[in-house]
Amino acid sequence: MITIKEIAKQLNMSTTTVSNVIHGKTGEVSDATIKIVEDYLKKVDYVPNINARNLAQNESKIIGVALKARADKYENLLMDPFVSELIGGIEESIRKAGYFMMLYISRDTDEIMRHVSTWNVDGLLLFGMLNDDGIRVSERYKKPIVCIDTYSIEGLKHFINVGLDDEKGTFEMVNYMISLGHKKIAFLSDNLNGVDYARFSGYKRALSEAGIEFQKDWFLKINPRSKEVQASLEDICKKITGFDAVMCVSDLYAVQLISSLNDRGIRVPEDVSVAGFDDTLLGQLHRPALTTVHQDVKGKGIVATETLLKCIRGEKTPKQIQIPTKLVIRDTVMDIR
Amino acid sequence: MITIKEIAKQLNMSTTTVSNVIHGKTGEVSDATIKIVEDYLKKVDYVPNINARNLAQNESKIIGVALKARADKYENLLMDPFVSELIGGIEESIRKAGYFMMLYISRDTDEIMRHVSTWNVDGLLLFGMLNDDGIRVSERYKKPIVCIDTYSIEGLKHFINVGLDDEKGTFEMVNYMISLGHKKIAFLSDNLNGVDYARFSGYKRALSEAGIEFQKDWFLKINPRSKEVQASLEDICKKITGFDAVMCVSDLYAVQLISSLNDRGIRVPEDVSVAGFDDTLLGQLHRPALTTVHQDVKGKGIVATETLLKCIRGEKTPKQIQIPTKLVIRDTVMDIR
DNA sequence: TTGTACGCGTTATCAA
DNA sequence: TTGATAACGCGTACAA
Repeated sequence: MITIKEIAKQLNMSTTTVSNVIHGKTGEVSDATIKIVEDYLKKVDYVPNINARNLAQNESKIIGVALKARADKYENLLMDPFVSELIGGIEESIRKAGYFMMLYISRDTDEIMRHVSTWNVDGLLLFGMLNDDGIRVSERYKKPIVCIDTYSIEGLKHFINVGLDDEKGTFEMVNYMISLGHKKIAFLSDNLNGVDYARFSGYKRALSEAGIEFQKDWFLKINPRSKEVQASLEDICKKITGFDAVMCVSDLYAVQLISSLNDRGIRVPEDVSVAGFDDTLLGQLHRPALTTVHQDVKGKGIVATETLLKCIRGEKTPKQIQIPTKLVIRDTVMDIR
Repeated sequence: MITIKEIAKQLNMSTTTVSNVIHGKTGEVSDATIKIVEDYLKKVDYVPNINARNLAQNESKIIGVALKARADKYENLLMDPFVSELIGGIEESIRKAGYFMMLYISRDTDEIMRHVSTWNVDGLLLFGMLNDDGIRVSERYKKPIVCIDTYSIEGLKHFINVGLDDEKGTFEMVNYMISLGHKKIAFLSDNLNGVDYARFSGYKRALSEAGIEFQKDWFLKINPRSKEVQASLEDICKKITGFDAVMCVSDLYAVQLISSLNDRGIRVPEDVSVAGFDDTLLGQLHRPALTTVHQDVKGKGIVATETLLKCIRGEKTPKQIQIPTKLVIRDTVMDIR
């Protein structure tokens, strides 16, 4: 790799001049030398060393994308269609803005922060944080952070968050189910924190406003670990009889559930109705097509990135951004009135 | 961010000593000072500046992951379940090896190479290259490269490639179809280069060995562009009558096809059989479950990364690595004998 | 056992 | 209009 210094030597001029030409600070340089330098740069195919540039300028043009993984979702995080669509949006907008993307997955907030400071990233996109994680982060780290889908009582004050009105999303869907005559409606999720809790709340509110009393065992817990998911689906399938419908916290779980039910001869939506959340490729291609709560996942990634870039540029941005949600009525919730 | 220099000043010692302690070159330092330094490092939460380190050592600990996109597959590359599973495997093994992953998507080989040299990455993982691309790359770039799923007549000499026996995979599947009585078998793909060509060849060989003559219009071309995919599926569905079965080049296309057929009242496998390739989550969750050619996609990413790391360490590796392929018989190919 | 000094490639300041 | 040189933070050869 050729360096500025070397070029300067070959051309019998100073590194300053070469550097100036490279950066188009052309007011300071004579036309003749500009041409000479530019031609030479092309000829030797000069590529700057970003490490040196970063060191000198104390910026990196890197956006760190950190996915905080829970133990039970670690192994296959990127396989989740929601996550990969999100990353797709993020990658695209980072690249288009002339930045670079460094992807990092970890269970450990401290590890993430060390990574971020060691590379001196210009900004951080954070996905998968829960409550207290956030607080620890904000204390140590001065560069802009934008969270995606983070609920955090304390964090609200510290962070910019790009999210959804998750509560409303499930509220509307469960309302819709109720309007079609469903009463005993289960909620399927792998936990009840953060986003899942918000969706759970919407589900419960819809029930209570319809005068249906939520029972403790209406919460169906799935275990996402690849080795245990089948067993936990088996359990759930056994419990399914007697439910009119299941509100799933994600399309992925909805489709997994429907497949398992099918395999046991339980038909969706004839025997039980199922709804998802996210409107992911998985549900779109499934037949019967999945009734679900739509969100623009890719767009969410793009908005998050663009908000972060604004912060980096020092522009003002709103603290809380909510992407709209929309019911997508397809074929897995049946009218049983 | 605190620097070694600063620490040395605070502690009244030289930067060398601090640096030595950091790197565990403890033979040279007295136990007393080791302790002092270590305690202080922890206290101030020292994080090295990787840019400076890279500059001094001329290495980066970065593995560049470059996805070469075709124009028509650009927008949603990461949404393809195959790609995201692959990236999942790559990310995991890069992280576990203590390296960092820089993801880069581009249509332009030169752009990829510029990116790679500007960041001085220690090695490059390349996916989606076709024929002539490869040659241009190898000339400019001296660091190790491992390709994934690349077929290239010239490239074979230059590169390490991790791939599949694609030809055999479709050959076996089409053979299986024929053994169940299928004769008029179509092949669905978006192009006929590289991997797709190899799979196409296997398909044709199975036909010819069974004495079935391939007709030109048995090749069904799908357009993956999100705006045009529906229209192209519509076309394909019209042509489907008369075919016994369709061999699809990927699970994604197989599932898309089946959904479209369903929507038009054509049942799979009763009216037409369909097989996929990859054994991706999409086909596993689909009902009827997809008959497909299995490959360990995540494992492929891991093998590719590990091979690259070997190269970086200067170890010998085989030039061509082939992951095994396996028929997965599920429910979308029917016995019509 | 510890310290000094230099090089890595770039940018920026200031002088010529 | 151009050039010398310091600075960025780290690692290391070599000196003490």
